[in-house]
Amino acid sequence: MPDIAIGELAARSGVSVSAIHFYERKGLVESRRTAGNQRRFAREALRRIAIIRMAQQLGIPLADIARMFAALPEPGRATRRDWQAMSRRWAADLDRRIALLQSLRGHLDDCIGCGCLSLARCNLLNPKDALSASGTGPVRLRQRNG
Amino acid sequence: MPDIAIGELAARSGVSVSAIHFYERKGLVESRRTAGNQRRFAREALRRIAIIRMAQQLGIPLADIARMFAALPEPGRATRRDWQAMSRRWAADLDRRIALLQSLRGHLDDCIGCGCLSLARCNLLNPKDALSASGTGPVRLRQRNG
DNA sequence: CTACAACCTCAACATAAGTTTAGGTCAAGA
DNA sequence: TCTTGACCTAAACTTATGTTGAGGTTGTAG
Repeated sequence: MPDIAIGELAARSGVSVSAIHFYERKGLVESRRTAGNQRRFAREALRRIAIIRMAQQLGIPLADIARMFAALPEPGRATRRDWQAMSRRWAADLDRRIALLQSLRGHLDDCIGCGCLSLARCNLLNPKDALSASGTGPVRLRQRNG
Repeated sequence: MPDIAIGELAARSGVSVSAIHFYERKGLVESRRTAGNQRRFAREALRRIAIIRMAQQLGIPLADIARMFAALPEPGRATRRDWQAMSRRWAADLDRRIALLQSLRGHLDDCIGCGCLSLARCNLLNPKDALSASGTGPVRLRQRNG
C-alpha cells in the first residue's frame, strides 16, 4: 500500500480536504507531490490527523500540536518513546483540566443551593474568597495562557 | 448605592470596558443612559458579568449564555428559582464534559501503553472500534452542536 | 476657565480553525 | 475525444470574542 491521495486521506481520517490543506499550511502534515502536482501522503499522515483530532478534543490548539510535532525527530522517524512522551504530556494536561472542571462543579453545587440571588452568599460568583488571589474579579481558572 | 458607571463596573467585575460594550451589543447586559449619554448599570449587571465569566470557564459560548439570560423573566425580576434552574442546567453540562474528558483520559492511558506506534493497536487512534459507529474517522466525542 | 480623565461611537484589526468560491489542471472511462 | 470527478492555488469569507484606534463629548478638580 503506497502513498494515498488527499481525498482518500480525508475519507479515512474523517476530516475535510480543505482542513488537510489547512493543516499542511500549518506544518501539521507533510506530503510529496506527483508529477502532476497532486499530493501524496504517507500512512504516517493518517496517524498524525488522528492525533490532531484527539488533541483537539482535549482542547489543545493546533499551534501547540504543531509544536509537539516539531519536537519529534525527523518526520517518519518518531519512535515509540516519542509518541509515549507526547501522550504523557497530554494526559497531564487532561488531568489538570478535569481537576478544574471538578472544582468548578463543586462550586456550582453551592450555587444551586443558594439560588445565586445573593452575591454575598454565592461562593461561585463572589470573588472575595480564597480562590481569587490571582487577579481582579471572579477569575477562578484561566486555561491555556502560556 | 445607585447605578454605577462602566469604568467602575469594569473594575469590580474584572472585565475590560470594551468587553462590557461588547456584551451589551450582544444583549448580555443592559444599561440606562444619563442625560450626557453615559451608561449607568444596575447592580444586577455585576452579577450578570460574574455569571458570564463563570459560564465561559465552563466553555459555554456567549450566545448560549445570552439565550439563558433571555429565558429569564423580566430583567431584574429573575427569581431564585430561575437562577437555580440555570445552575442546574450548567451543572448537567459540566457533568457531561467531565465524563467526556475522563473517558478520553482512560483511552490516553492505553495510548501511553501502546506507544501509539500502531494504528491497529492503539485504542484511541483507531476508529475501527465500538465507539466509531457515529461517523467517519475517529469521531469520539462531539461537544456542543445543538 | 482650563485640563484631564472618563466616557461616547464607529470601524478596523486580531486569532483560531477552518470553509467557500473562483478559476484552472489532471486522470480515467464512454 | 469528450466529459467528469478529483485535484490544484489563492483569496475571501465565517464565527467567536474581544481589542485598538480615531475622533468627539462629559464631568470634575483646580
